[in-house]
Amino acid sequence: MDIIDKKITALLAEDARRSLADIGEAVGLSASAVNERIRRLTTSGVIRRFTVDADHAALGLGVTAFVLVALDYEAGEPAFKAFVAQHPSVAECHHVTGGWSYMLKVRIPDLAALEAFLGELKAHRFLARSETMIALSTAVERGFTPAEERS
Amino acid sequence: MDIIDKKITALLAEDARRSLADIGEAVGLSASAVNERIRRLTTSGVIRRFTVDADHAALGLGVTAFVLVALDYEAGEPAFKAFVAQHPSVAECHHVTGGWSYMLKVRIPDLAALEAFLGELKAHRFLARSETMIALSTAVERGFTPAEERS
DNA sequence: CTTGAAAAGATTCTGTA
DNA sequence: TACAGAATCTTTTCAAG
Repeated sequence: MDIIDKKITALLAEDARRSLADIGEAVGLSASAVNERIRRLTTSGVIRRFTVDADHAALGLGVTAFVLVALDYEAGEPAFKAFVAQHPSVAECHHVTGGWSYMLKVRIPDLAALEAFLGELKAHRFLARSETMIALSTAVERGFTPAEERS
Repeated sequence: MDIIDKKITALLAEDARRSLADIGEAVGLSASAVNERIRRLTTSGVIRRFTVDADHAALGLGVTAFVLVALDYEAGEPAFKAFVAQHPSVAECHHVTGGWSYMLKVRIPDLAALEAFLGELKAHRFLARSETMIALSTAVERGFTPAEERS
């Protein structure tokens, strides 16, 4: 994981369809050397997957919401984690510091579906307390790290 | 934007390096028909970019935090938006409902850098009030929508 | 949209340091 | 072990129906 690996990863994050020759030119290596590095980055887990960044609204997921959860520990933390891992509406789940135990990012078709989702959480008795923030608009959403020299 | 376009987008989200022939077989089209659909999805903005999902910790961004912001409107909302759009540590910025005006997702090397980032927000007089939640661990983080039939 | 050919690109192999 | 360059093989792109 040297500076060249970071540069290659950044270039791919920006545009994963760049050719190996182009990337090679940018970092000063041959296409085959770049290919070998990408293979290693992928198998070592630095690159988790090649994917596309899609417009969720166009795919029918018009609502993004954040749900702050104070877990009811009677229901069990493992059960909660299993639930969110399997639930297709849960885009993210973070264990966080502060007054809340978990913070969920949810992508869902509409407000009715959001209400149904919160109903599911309640039905499973996961919630001691919760608070939902709906994203009215999104000013920034980057799946990648913009170019910046961090050595 | 029919069902086939959705399926193609989902397949690419899962693995953007699948060949056009493979995708074509999955959706019952020829490789060139799939190619043309992907071209249209890309130019129409449904697919925003081809990218890689990377391990941020391996790239030196070990800390993920969420900053809830009650904006000081004296500083100006446009200035705030411009600041977060340009700041490389800001992964997301959502305008949200509830007691806070904005919610930021920040990726940063360490806690010292997080403190410096909060200092920047203060120096620009953006904060009337704020609250920071640090992600201790992340149970789920999907940049894509898992397969599920939503018609 | 399909097929089939041409072009571009990815992968593998070999030699070198 | 890491690379460059060449050979091969795959994939994409283009033209025609």
